[in-house]
Amino acid sequence: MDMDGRDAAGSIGATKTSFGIVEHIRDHDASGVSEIANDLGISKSTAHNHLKTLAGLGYVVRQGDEYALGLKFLDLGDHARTRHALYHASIGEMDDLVEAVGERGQVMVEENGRGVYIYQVKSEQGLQTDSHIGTTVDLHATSVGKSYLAFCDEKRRKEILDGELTRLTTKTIGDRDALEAELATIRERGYAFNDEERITGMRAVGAPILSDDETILGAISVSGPTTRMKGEWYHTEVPEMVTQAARVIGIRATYS
Amino acid sequence: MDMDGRDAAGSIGATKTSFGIVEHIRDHDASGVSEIANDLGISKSTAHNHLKTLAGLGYVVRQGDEYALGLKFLDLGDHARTRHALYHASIGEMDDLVEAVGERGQVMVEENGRGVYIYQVKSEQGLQTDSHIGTTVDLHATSVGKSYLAFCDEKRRKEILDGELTRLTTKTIGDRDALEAELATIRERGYAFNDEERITGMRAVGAPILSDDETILGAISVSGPTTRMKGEWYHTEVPEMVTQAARVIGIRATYS
DNA sequence: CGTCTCGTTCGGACGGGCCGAACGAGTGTT
DNA sequence: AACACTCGTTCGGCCCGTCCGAACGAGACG
Repeated sequence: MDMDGRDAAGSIGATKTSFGIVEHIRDHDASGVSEIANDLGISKSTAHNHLKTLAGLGYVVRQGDEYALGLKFLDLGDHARTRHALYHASIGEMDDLVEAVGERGQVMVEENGRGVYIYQVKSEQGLQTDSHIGTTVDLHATSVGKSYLAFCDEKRRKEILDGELTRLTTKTIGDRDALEAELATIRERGYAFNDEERITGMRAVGAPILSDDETILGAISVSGPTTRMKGEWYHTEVPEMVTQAARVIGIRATYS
Repeated sequence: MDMDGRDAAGSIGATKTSFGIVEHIRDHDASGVSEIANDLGISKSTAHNHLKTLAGLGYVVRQGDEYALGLKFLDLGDHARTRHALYHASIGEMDDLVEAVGERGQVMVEENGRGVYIYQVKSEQGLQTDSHIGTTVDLHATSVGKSYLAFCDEKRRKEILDGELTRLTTKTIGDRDALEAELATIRERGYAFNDEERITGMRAVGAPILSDDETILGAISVSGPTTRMKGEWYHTEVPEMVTQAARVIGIRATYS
């Protein structure tokens, strides 16, 4: 519980400002100089200089009097996820899984104690999605996250869970002991459920991706509304398909 | 010392350094402090401070004694391309096109005088690809780029073409007048060919995406080896499919 | 024509980022 | 076991780069 001691010595303020500007633009789709200066509490001239620099580097682009994110980030993002063997390994297999189940599917890896979706496959039923590539989610409130936690080494799990278990819905597991019990169950049977623990009305089935039965690479899941995800289908058939896909992906990730 | 001359006034050096480091990591998959300091001509301590800052922000992650790109860039990249209506409009349609043609397909937009692939669909024949999401290409040496140049407004075309027309293969159109003539042809018939002008052995067929017959949003293409892309198929049938898809995408991009 | 607000430029001041040297930890060699 | 080399990290100090506020020019609106 260190209180934000990240203002450590030797920290580059200008870099923080630049990325603050970038994130502001991301959250607003496009921003102008004054707006950024106000929101970030910096002077207009400073904001201007940063934007000019970022534009020169190609990371932001001007559109009239506003700035938007440049596509150079697309390249960086692609490299970031290409590092993960899990990404390549899951592409074809996830598409098949989603087709078989008929619900949305996603691939997650962990970074800084949170889950990040690195691949997502939409299903036929074009459900408006709140999550997209690059979205980060709480590990304890998702089937992918719980799958990950159940199978990562204990040390890492402690580190991650020592944070707060935010309650996102009434069904979110906010109690540490209850979560550990749930993880034990998941570890035993090999897959995880998510019953409206992150979004009311949504269920999911997830499974971990293990490389050579030692290290965990991430997790996959399929998710859909409670109206369709129910009964034997939800409790037995889907888990079977998900774990099967996870096994294949794990093998493909190991040998590539 | 370093008289780049490119040092515009009011430019933030620390930001340039930070992104220089990020790009170094991108190009090497992962880098250490000393390696970065050497390659960028900065001191170890400076490199260290930048990396510490970037890690604190979540844009790079430590793996042992090296740093790799963080998945936060994935989120930024996704936002950058989500801005383009062309992205959403082309997703389903491009998949259908690729399936029909049986060759790789890509969607391009222009940024800073270069073409950037914002979407790519692989074909059955898993041809190892040099290009990926976020790749930038010369506009004059690709079917997408030529389609774009042929249909963008004249002012913008002049600006872009006043640069050098780099010859990438023996067939690249390196002469300005020859290129203008080619663009006139493309403008007339509505689609573009690329006959080994960027990569020897590769051909492509591209077409522009116009929103409401006024502004150009980008271009699409399908590409494959000369062994398969030939004859009537290449010269007539594929262009028909590509232009048809382009028309549909243009309409979908306009009304969304 | 006045009065907003926008982005841009300028000069000055202060603090922050830069470097080089020294430290500590890890690795492989003799 | 001790060496020599590497790595990443820390520390101190100098100087430049970065920040701010004020002023300027360009549009938009009434």
